[in-house]
Amino acid sequence: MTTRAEQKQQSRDKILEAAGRRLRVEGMNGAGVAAVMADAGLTHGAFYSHFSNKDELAREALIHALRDNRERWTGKPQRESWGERLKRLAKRYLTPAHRRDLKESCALAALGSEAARSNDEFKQTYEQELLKTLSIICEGEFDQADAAQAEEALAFMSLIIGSITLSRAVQSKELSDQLLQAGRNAAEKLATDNARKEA
Amino acid sequence: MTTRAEQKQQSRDKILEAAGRRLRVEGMNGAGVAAVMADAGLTHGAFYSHFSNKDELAREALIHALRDNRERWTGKPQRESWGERLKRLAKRYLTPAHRRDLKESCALAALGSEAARSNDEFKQTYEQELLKTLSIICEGEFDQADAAQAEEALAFMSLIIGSITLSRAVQSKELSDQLLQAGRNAAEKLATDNARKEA
DNA sequence: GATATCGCATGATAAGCGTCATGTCAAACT
DNA sequence: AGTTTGACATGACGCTTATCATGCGATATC
Repeated sequence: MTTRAEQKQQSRDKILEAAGRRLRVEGMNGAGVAAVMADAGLTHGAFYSHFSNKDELAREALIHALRDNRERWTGKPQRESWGERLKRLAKRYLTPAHRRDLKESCALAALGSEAARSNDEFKQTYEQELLKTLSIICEGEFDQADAAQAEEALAFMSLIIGSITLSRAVQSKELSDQLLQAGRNAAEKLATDNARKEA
Repeated sequence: MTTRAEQKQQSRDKILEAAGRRLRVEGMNGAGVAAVMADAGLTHGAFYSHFSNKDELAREALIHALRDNRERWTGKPQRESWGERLKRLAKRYLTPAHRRDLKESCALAALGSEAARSNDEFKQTYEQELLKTLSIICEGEFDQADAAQAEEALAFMSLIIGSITLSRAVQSKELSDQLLQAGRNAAEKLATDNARKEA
């Protein structure tokens, strides 16, 4: 037997999942209340007993989407140098499958330029989620990473997010593939101290 | 005396400029017909004697916006190595002023993740404009650039577009500044053959 | 077992959108 | 000079949107 609170939580999860998909596939404007609720198997009227407005939904959906699949891009930490790590992460991230599967893609990339125009609350959430990812990349706290490593991690994120975004934005398969490969090959060049992460 | 054709061309230019600003500042959905026409000092009804629909406007506005300010980011070619060039370009592109001034910013960055979800016609235009920029970076035809240089130029574009996009998408000024700096410092690392572009 | 609670559906509202039909007036053509 | 053209304004259309008011029915509470 499911209690009422459990029912509500399940509904909320369904809404967040649907919103996450819509956000990534169709962008901030595609994640309309009616469409998301329909995807979740509910009607639009029920929305406001879960979220106070559409903006709040977008923030929560961003968090939810990244919690769900951040590990897919980071994988388990390996015994590897810093440069090897960046190379491994780029190879995982910059794939044709990731380029294609928007609905399960990295939300940071899928929403980049729209986040850049969003309100402060959304940017706050975006930043927070970006920092979580950086912490994992730096294997611990991003804040505590040394300055050089932190800067390289930021450049790495910029590179892979830019690469996958451009690879989706162009028309020809050839150029798109080249963009992915260029990102993969460039990643390890960003690491100056190749010996830091030996473990 | 201005002939009727000149009048129309002027109106068209005003519309394209207004659309370019709206596109970059508010995204594809912000460039609504009514808003753009009002910015151009016209009413919405006149729109359809200039463009057949909103999609066509978006494509034309993208071209117009980049023709207007591509040179601002590329500058005049210098006597410099390939690595020096990438460093110089990144320094020009990744500035607080560029981050702030969305309405005169690089449209390729401002529309990245939305272009990734656009229809084929828009992607075609986006690709074509990206290739024009790459040609300038490679000082001539991008197609004719050797494979290594072409790949590095693609990674470079991914890096700087990713950097400026992320720097706009985060909330804190500190992190935003770090993202710009990380991009600037990473750019020259992408050039493997530092001697190619000596002239 | 009666009552209160609340998640959800139905329906309405007001604002926004893209698009088109019609009218108008000045410029272009014959 | 008379006629045609076409850029633009006005206004309307059908559709979508976010948000809220109301009502129902099952669950929780006493």
